[in-house]
Amino acid sequence: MSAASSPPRRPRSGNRRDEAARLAVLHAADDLLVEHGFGALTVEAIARRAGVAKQTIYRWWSSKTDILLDTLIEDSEKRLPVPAEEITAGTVRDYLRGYAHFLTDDTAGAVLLALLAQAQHDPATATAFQERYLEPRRARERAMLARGIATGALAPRLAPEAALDALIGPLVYRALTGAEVPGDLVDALVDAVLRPAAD
Amino acid sequence: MSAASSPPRRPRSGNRRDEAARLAVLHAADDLLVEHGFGALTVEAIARRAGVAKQTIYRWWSSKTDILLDTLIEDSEKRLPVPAEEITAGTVRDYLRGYAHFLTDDTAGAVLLALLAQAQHDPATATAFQERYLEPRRARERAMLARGIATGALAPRLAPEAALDALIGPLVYRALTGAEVPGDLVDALVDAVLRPAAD
Amino acid sequence: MSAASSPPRRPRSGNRRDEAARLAVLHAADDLLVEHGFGALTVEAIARRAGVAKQTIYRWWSSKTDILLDTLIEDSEKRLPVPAEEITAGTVRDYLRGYAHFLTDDTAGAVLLALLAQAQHDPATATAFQERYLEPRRARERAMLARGIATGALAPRLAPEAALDALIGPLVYRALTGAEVPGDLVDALVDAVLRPAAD
Amino acid sequence: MSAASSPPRRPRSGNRRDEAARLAVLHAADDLLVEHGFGALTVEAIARRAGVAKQTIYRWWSSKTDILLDTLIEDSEKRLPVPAEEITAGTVRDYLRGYAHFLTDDTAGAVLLALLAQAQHDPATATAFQERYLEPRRARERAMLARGIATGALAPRLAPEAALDALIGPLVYRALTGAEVPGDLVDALVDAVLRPAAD
DNA sequence: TGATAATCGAGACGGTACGTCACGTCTTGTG
DNA sequence: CACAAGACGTGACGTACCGTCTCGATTATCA
Repeated sequence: MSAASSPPRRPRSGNRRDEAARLAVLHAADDLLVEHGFGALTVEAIARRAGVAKQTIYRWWSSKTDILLDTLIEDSEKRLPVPAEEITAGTVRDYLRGYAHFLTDDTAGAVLLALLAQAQHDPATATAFQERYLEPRRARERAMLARGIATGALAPRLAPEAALDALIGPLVYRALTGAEVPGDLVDALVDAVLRPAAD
Repeated sequence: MSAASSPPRRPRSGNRRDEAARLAVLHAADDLLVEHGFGALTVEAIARRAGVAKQTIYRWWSSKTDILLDTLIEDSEKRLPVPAEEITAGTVRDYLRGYAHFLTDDTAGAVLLALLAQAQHDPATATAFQERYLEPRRARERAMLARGIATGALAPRLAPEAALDALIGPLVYRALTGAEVPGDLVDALVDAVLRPAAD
Repeated sequence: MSAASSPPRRPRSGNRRDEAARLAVLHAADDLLVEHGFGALTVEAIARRAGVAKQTIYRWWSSKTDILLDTLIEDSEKRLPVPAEEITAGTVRDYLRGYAHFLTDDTAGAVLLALLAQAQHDPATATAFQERYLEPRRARERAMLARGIATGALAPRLAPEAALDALIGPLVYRALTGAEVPGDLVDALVDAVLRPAAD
Repeated sequence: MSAASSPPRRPRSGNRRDEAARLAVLHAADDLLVEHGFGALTVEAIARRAGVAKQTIYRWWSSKTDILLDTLIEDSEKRLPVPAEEITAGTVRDYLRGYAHFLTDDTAGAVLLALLAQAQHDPATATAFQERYLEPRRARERAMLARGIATGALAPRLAPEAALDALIGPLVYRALTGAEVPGDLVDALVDAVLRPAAD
């Protein structure tokens, strides 16, 4: 189904998977989404743009959202890593500010919003998006929070899961409604929800 | 339940717009969305289900999301009114609990999420959704908050606009990610964001 | 059905038929055919152009070809009468030259060709065209020929009916295939088919 | 008889054009024209009858008349060849009798009349019909006549082009007006126009 | 002199077909 | 065997006209 989740295949004979074609598809999908919007993101357009046969796409991905999910996972891990050590109020604040920037100014943020949207329309996308993006990231965010609480840097007014929704929900909601997400908002949310120790 | 199914033949009413056809379309769109999801919501399916010609739909609505917007506006005004007088912490809490219920258990909530999603894919939907649903409701919510602050019932930690996003964003985000929205979460958000006086 | 063929209706009361509307429709149909071709000749376009309601057309004509037939009958009786008295080789030759001119250079000729064409596609048009245009004219043409034979002006090589087809058929065929119909051709046909006495 | 109905499933043949689909379309168009007339000849009906996708038709033909033209060309070359050698008065007479039969009793004749009709309504059809059917056939007919004159078998009263119109025009005209085309007529025309030597 | 009855412009309505687009599947031929 | 190429059946798109219908406003005739 998805290339990113599978271990490298070891075919018994014949040609191996063409890495150049794989990258061309991912980039074509990304570019088309950013340049012309989700409406113009068709498998045929991706194939045309990537200079690839349609069948090559269907051989490796189950749908166009499957392609987007691959790009989102690769990009978000590079450009918006969840802080893993030395959690202070500052690192959390920076992560959330990064998230806000990611949502509104990064092409990968557009992919995230498109997938979140498409998940409302298509259960298969919903499941894959949940399992391959949301849940793994949420696990790392939970760990981040727990570490911050353990060190006394954070003292949330809400239970951990609720706290994460209280912090991230408003950012995503504003991005979805086309509003900007100012740094002030992030700071105010952190203060209200996490009651951080001075950092 | 669709209007077209109850009487075998809708009386045609001549020159003026046919109100029965209008209702049949709105109900058909609603029903199809709930029963088979946004993917099955095509103009042709709506027309078929409503017992109406496709052209009759295009005469009055510019797209299927335009139909959904009509149903959302009518339904949300009936089933989720913004409290207008005597604002206490309780009325706000109830409104938000109602919002949570609306999002997860009401067919009109499904319409809201579908429109919010489609707005990510289509600028025209985004504009219409913003102007005809989000902004009018937000204006009334702002007024609600202002009244609560004036009477001393509410003392938000955040500026009004930010406070509304901090309250509603998490509810919508959880609904979008398929999670339930428990009453606890609403209460905790109200406490954290609005610092209500005892009510 | 058709206004031209029915006796004028005598309703006991109410408005009489609007003559201005009748003429507007006939002219609109004629103009549209000549300006934009049969493809653009729709009932809606005629109504629009004539400034008339669609229902007014359907009240008096059964189809758009019925309208064309009315214009053809009125125009062809005025502009291409069948010679009735004093038949010489010259009058026949002139009639056929007139027919050629009618077919290629008169707007009513375009109507004739359009109806002959539409008769191939629609049996109702075929019947009406036959009964209201072709047959009456052919009867008068037969009479013309008979008179010419009686006076010795004409001595056809073919039986009368066949002679008429041999004379008119080539003219119509050339018009249908987009060719011009030169006077020479008419003269040669008359010579070959009718063996006229010197006139 | 339609090709699509004999085997339950046509074998799909991949990258190249599907010959079975091509034939199924040609036969379906022919059948529909003969059985239900030009009015029932819609692209959708052809596709339905041929068991073929509408898009497959549009991929290879520009319109339904383009399909008819293909069938006409194939059929008329098989069933009404223009005599090429040994031209006598008899071969010409037989060709014209064959033409008469083709026009009134052959399904391909119905196609010819439909195309000649449609050419009056649509310039694109007119051009294609002229260039792909009429002109090539006329060229061969001209050659036939020239050969007959050269051998002294024929001594036309009219110039060659005019003679052909004088011979074929009446046949086509009678077919168009729903009349039969008797053999006598053909003989009389040949005698009057071509003044044949005894054959 | 009204009441009656037919006409008229306007246009909504249920339909059918249009020609286009993208879907996902399949087959061919090349490296 | 992967891959470029692309034909195929499927089905929705948004548009144009079809012929029927109902409105409300004019007129003319006749009681």
